[in-house]
Amino acid sequence: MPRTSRAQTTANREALVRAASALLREQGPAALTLDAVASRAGLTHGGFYKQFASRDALIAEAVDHAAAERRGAVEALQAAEGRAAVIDWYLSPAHRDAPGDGCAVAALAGEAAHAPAGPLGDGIRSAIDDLVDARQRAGDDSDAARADALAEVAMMVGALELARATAGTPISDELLAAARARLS
Amino acid sequence: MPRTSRAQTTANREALVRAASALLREQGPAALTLDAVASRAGLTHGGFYKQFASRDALIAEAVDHAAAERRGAVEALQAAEGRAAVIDWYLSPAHRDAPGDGCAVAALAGEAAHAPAGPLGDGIRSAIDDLVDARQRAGDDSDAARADALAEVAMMVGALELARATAGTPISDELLAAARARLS
DNA sequence: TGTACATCAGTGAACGCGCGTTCACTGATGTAC
DNA sequence: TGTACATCAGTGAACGCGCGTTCACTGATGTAC
Repeated sequence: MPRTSRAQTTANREALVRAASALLREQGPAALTLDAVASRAGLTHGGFYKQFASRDALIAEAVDHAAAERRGAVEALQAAEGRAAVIDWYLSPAHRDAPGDGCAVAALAGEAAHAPAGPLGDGIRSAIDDLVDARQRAGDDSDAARADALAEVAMMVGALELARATAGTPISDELLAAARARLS
Repeated sequence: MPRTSRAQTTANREALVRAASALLREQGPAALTLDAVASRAGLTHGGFYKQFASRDALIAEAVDHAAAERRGAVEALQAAEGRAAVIDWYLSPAHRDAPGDGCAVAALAGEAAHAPAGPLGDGIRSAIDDLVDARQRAGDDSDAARADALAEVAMMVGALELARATAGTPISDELLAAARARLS
């Protein structure tokens, strides 16, 4: 049923980016086929190239979308409930179990490391910078404060990722709890 | 030039496992094609199914091989030079830049989390258990000692993985150094 | 405000390539005597 | 110890499927008047 209105066209494009962004974080880039993304967005795959230059272009945009959206949500949470609330959310079973709208770094750093020149690379590297900046206490840009932020981010990302790899076994909750105890 | 001697057959099988084990850690499972593995082992892909039931079977075996080999090397290092030397090695630029014979967990936890039922899952989960056990101080099995080990492993794995995702940019060395400072 | 026409987002089928898997064949190894 | 034969690991080609990409077509939207 072509042709779609301009508003619908824009909405469809956004739906594709959102679907790709969730699919990437939930199941990784290998699961991101054009069929899977399009049907998750309620479309067929045929019209894809009217909107994106390539699958890689969609992936790059989806990573940036994920990072920006998550960053906004974290800033809102921190403004409302403080720094400790961010840690509690980050290292919660709920975040572990809902990667689709969670931290893009924890979900995709592994794949990014294996294909640094691929479509994930730039987005994840810049999301890592943002994560570290966000954890660095405002107004203190000493070397010690930066080192604190770097170590904190490493533990947050590592604990969440290991908790996901072991989800369903007892060590998964233990990892989250141990990291939470160190960082709260 | 068939047929090969029994000794050669065994050597070829081991060469396939070693090639797969390095390739997996260096470039991830997506890069592990049968052609790539076979040619890295000096063979062609055609004879593959005389040795392994499937590509997945090779991958599962390669993960276990990687974990066992690395575990042995770490135990030797710890026995010879102590616990701090293990941290120094784990968080070194050398380890970051040589994933092929490095820690299987840091290299593969991301992909394992995205396909828990896939061929990486069991091997990585058991390697995570081993890592935590290895970091827990001998003779102290208190809850606090276990929590220390869990948090330590989370930071080690997270810092190494993020350092790999950002390799070539300044933050990569910073991440390793910050984590080393916290754990040494 | 209507009417006629051009545009173009989306459809569904088709194309091509890569890769896991299979297969007929080879010839040195291993075994039986 | 030597000889004849059977075995089977490895080769290279072929098969099939999945998936990224392309394409002819459609028909409601948007535009020109």
